Amino acid sequence: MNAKVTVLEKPRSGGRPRNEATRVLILRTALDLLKKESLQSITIEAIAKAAGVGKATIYRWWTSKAAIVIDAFIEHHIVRTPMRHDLPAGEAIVDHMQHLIEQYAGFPGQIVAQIIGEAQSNPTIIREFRERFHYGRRAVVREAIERWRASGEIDRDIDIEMLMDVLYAPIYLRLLMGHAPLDEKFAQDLPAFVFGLLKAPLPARLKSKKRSRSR
Amino acid sequence: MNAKVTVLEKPRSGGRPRNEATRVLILRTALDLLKKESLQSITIEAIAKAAGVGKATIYRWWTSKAAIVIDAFIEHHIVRTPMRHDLPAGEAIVDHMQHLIEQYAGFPGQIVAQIIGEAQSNPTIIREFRERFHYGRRAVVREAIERWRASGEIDRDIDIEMLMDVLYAPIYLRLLMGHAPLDEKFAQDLPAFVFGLLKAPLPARLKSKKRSRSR
Amino acid sequence: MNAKVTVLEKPRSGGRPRNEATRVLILRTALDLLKKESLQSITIEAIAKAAGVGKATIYRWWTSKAAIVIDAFIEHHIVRTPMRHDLPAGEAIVDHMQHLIEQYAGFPGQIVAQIIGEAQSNPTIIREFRERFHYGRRAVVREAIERWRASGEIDRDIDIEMLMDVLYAPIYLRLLMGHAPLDEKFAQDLPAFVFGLLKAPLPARLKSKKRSRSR
Amino acid sequence: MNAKVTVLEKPRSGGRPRNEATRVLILRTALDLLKKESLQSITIEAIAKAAGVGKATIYRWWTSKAAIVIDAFIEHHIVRTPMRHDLPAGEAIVDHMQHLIEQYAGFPGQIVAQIIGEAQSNPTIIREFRERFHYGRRAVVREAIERWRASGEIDRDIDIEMLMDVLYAPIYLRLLMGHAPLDEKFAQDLPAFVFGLLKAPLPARLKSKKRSRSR
DNA sequence: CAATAATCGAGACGGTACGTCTTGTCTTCAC
DNA sequence: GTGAAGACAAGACGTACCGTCTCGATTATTG
Repeated sequence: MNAKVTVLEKPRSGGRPRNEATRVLILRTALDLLKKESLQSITIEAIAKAAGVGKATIYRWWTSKAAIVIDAFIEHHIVRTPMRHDLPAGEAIVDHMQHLIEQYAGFPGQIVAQIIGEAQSNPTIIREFRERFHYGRRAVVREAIERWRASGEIDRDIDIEMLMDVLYAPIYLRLLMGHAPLDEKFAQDLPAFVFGLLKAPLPARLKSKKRSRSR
Repeated sequence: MNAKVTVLEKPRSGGRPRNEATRVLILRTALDLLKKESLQSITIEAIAKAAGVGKATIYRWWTSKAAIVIDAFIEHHIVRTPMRHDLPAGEAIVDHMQHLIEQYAGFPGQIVAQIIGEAQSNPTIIREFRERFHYGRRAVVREAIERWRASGEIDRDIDIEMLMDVLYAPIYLRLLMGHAPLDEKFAQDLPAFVFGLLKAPLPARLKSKKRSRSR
Repeated sequence: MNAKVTVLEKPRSGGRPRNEATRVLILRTALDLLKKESLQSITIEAIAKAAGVGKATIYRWWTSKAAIVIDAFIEHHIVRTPMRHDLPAGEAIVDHMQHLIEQYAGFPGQIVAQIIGEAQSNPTIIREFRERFHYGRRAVVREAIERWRASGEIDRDIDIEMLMDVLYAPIYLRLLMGHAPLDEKFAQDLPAFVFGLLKAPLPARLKSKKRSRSR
Repeated sequence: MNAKVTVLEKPRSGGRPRNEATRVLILRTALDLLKKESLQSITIEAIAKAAGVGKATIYRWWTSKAAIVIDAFIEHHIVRTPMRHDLPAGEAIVDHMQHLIEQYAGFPGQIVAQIIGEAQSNPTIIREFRERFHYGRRAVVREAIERWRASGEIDRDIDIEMLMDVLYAPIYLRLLMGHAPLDEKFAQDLPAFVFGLLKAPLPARLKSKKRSRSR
């Protein structure tokens, strides 16, 4: 998104160096404001005021408020959904999906929704978000699915990209459309449903509950 | 979305009646502007000016520009994706998905993306959009899936809501995230993939091409 | 001010006749509103609403809110400052001035000030006000001064118009500039001052108090 | 009128300093517009546009368009009616009155009338106008009258404030009521009339013409 | 006594301006 | 040379009125 230097770099020459504390302060302030209102309703002026920072300081380093939020989101590692390598692939994926749903039910989901929303009117933002967040997550999931496929629990010929979308897109749809909650039940039912279709062995955590049959 | 009267009604008593032509003109103008720029960058002032209408006339009948666009979207029946009742359920669903993907690749997709984007900062909008558009479509799809299930081509115990999300959510994810195109190939691969998982008989239109195996 | 028919007239042919009660109601409502706020801040819409009358009804009969107020002002005979013919001219004039000051210290003064204020941006209004109010009052005063002159109490060669301005203009200046109050003391001092300059005999009501010497 | 800083001041700390050129430009533009239309019909938007200035810049420094005009009026020293100290008091006063009448017959009179008119609906404005303009002029005249009184040409016991009103109020009445012109004849007759009443020696410039006897 | 004609309340309409807010740039001073 | 403060041009916000208009309903006079 940024020709501008978003992350800290060494200053190429003399002069007062960029104040790291200021940078972090702005990121934190942006997230704080996002807890109370939508990204669209937040203004750069408000961020500057709340952070006790000049507007120019923000404009010097970021191109838009969405860019700030993306930085803050990534920097503060807000979505904590590791893909576990110590578990069998199938179990790791279920674990990952469940953590993601739980995360997206809260503030990180709010942030992701706001960014995607804002991005619909700004190609630069959506591109930045894809490159700095979404592609990374896909890579992690892709690797897990490949491991899973190698284990023989699922069909060797499976279309990985399609499977990824089938597994994760419903989470994003609920996040953005809000037609149904990102709750505990969903965290059980969604993996169970897809694993069932795949004829893959159900991890223990999914067996405990009976498979739901209807909405 | 609207306590306000969005559709034309008979005035209960005195007063100059609402001008239907004006209403339609505003809807059309809003869509025209949306062809050129994002919903966020469109201003109500611009709509009023382009339509040759007073701003008050717009504010009298709509609460936001998103509300106008939802009205316009629904009124002009821009998404023309009928669920065919003359086809076997499985075929009807594939037909429907393919038309939807084709539509969403174009202007209607642009509109839907803009509405969902704007809606992330306005709960009223997302609710209105769900109630006036999304729930209706789900109902149509739900009915088709029930017909399909009754035909015995798919498992009687299938979770219909989950199946719906698995079938359609990937379309919305591509629309909103833009990580991959809503193209001809996707229109083949997505139904083929899910039908494959379901062990459901592939409609003729999907057999012609070989099932893709990887991205 | 009005090509329009301001006072009730007989309709030249058929048709529903003008409603006299409505006319009076509008005038009264306008004055009521003027008690609370300035003429400039009053809107025709507010008058219509407060009177329970359609806007068109007002526009049919008056060209501006100032026109309404002038009508109301004249109609309700709000300034009650008769020139007494049963008194000697000098006394009648003092009586008249004192009543005028007393009146202008209250609501009628408020109205006159508002009309003159509004009139500064509307030549039609000031003309109408002159013709329907100010010239009439001048004529009455002029006649009294002529009577006074005939009595021999003042110089036969006196410039009547100038004397009129010298007597009355200070009242209007205080009304409009507000640099000093239109109070009891002023009602004594002003006539006493001018009568002193004229070497005219002081009426009894002015003798009671000693002539003030300075402010 | 202004809690706001109307005249240029040094900023107490950081921040871009106020642009003096912009301030002057706004004042000039306001007067320019006033040459063509009434103060009431002028809009702040029009001033901003004509001056090529943002509306916020105007609102930052002035509270109303009347406040701008008062500033402009005072700043540009538009009414040039000095009280001459090199002349005998009586002559200086006549000189002053005649210049004032001449001025008020033109654009400065137009401005003063507009301000007083607008002020009738805005107590803040009339107060500001009194304090920043009217009281100053009264002080100058008062001093001259005191000098005159000291010279022995007029009665030692004269009420100065009353005399001031008697001398000047007729000018304001003509300005605001427009019942008679502020012309050359008036500039002769008004001082001649009052000087006559005062039995004060007529300055040479008034002797040249015969005293008018009636209108 | 129906037809005609004007009035009335209500309120939609195209406009315009309001005063506020935000944007992104800029210009100063303090460090 | 960074950074806080804040002025600045631009222009959209949502509201309020403007003066006009279009309704249905009403109320006289005229044919």
